[in-house]
Amino acid sequence: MSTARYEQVKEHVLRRIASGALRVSDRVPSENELVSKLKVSRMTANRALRELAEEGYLVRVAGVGTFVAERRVHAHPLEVHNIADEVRARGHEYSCKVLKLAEIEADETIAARFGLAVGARLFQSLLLHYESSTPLQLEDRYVNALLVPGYLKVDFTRQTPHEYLMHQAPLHRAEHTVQAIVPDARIAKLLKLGPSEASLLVRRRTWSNDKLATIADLYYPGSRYELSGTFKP
Amino acid sequence: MSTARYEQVKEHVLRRIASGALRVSDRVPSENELVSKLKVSRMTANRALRELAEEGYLVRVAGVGTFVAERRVHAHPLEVHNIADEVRARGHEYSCKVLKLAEIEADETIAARFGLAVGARLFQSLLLHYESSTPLQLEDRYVNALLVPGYLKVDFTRQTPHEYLMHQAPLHRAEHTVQAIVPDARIAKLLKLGPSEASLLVRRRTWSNDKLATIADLYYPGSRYELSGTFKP
DNA sequence: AAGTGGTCTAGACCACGAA
DNA sequence: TCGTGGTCTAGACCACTTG
Repeated sequence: MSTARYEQVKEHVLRRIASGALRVSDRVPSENELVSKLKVSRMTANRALRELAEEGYLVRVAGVGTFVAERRVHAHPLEVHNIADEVRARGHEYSCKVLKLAEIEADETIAARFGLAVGARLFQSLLLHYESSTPLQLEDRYVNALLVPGYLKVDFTRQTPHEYLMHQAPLHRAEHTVQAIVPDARIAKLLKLGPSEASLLVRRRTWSNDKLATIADLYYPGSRYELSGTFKP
Repeated sequence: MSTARYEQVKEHVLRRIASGALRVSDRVPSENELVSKLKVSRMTANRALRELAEEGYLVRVAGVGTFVAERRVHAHPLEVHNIADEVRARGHEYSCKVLKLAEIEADETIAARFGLAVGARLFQSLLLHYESSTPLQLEDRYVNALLVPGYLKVDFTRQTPHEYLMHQAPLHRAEHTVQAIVPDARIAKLLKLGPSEASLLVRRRTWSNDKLATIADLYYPGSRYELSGTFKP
């Protein structure tokens, strides 16, 4: 089984952009040119260019041509970022306090979210991430002990879970939900929230090799954090 | 100019889901069945079903069939969707109440967000979108009167702003921020929120032809709405 | 064996924009 | 007028699942 032809065409165009052969606003080979150069049918060339345009890499104008799109300005808010990099990119000091780091057995709730049996071995970490001495994110994370056996030995004041996990179990898929909640007293205290301040809760599940590697509940102070992003159709 | 055939097929399937004729996990007509019933080619049926699957409405399994997807999670937070389609795809009834629809002059705040002069002509709509008689989204929208002159004449109980604007000023770029807030009393009442319930605020700015066409503040009940997204590296 | 989705082709017609 | 993207068709081959 080989890759689909339209995927090969997509990769061909992306490589030409990556190599610098095609730059922003350059004209990309037309469908007919791809037909003769790459020996594919026009429907195949069309699907390749259409999907690249949907994904934001190209801009197509009927009657004119296809062009390399401008680079997407901002990162997608639901991409998996390293919070330490984010903070430092804003020119602030990053630090982290480890509130909990332990092996646990999955109770019913966690087992259901993980799709594992009750009593399965898990590691849990509860970390508070600071931006220049202000709490920015409370991270409550559960990790599949079988996939990431060394998790308990990590010094999370020196290395974020993101950095460690990217090495141990590179993610293949991530799923997020975003909710607004009024946090309970414990969370409000940790995040130094005012009495009637909301919190943004991002629940993330991350898969590695089709196995659920980690679940993270990320709490942000509603007043001090915004997810943002740009979308091009 | 008529709508593309594959779009008609997509709408046909979405309508059958909306009407309840197709429920979650039901089998959707196969490509070959659509070919004979709707008199389209298989490539056209394929594109329709493939795109609906990409958009999360359907799940396809090679060798087995196409099925209505579970939709407990909601739209991708940073894509611009039609809320009526979303609600109907979940098999619920969509309705909309128009709370305000008027021409206004930009005050300082709005003028700054729009990048226009104070006193510029704008249209404002305040709409409450319902999912089966439960408020799902409060939409406070400002529209550039020069770009969309007919906005005040639209019957938003029959057509969402999304549907109308996609025709009048197709979006080229959208920018979002997502926040958690504790809403004021007016918003809480409209969304039928409990006393200590948070709200998700999505602020969206949409450009058409490099001109800022519309600004929308979208309020969701924190307890009844989740934004979700899947990320593949 | 029959049906499904996944893909690919060669050819076609259209509206549009540029020369 | 010519090239472009946008769409559509009829038919084909494949791998896979299910009865």
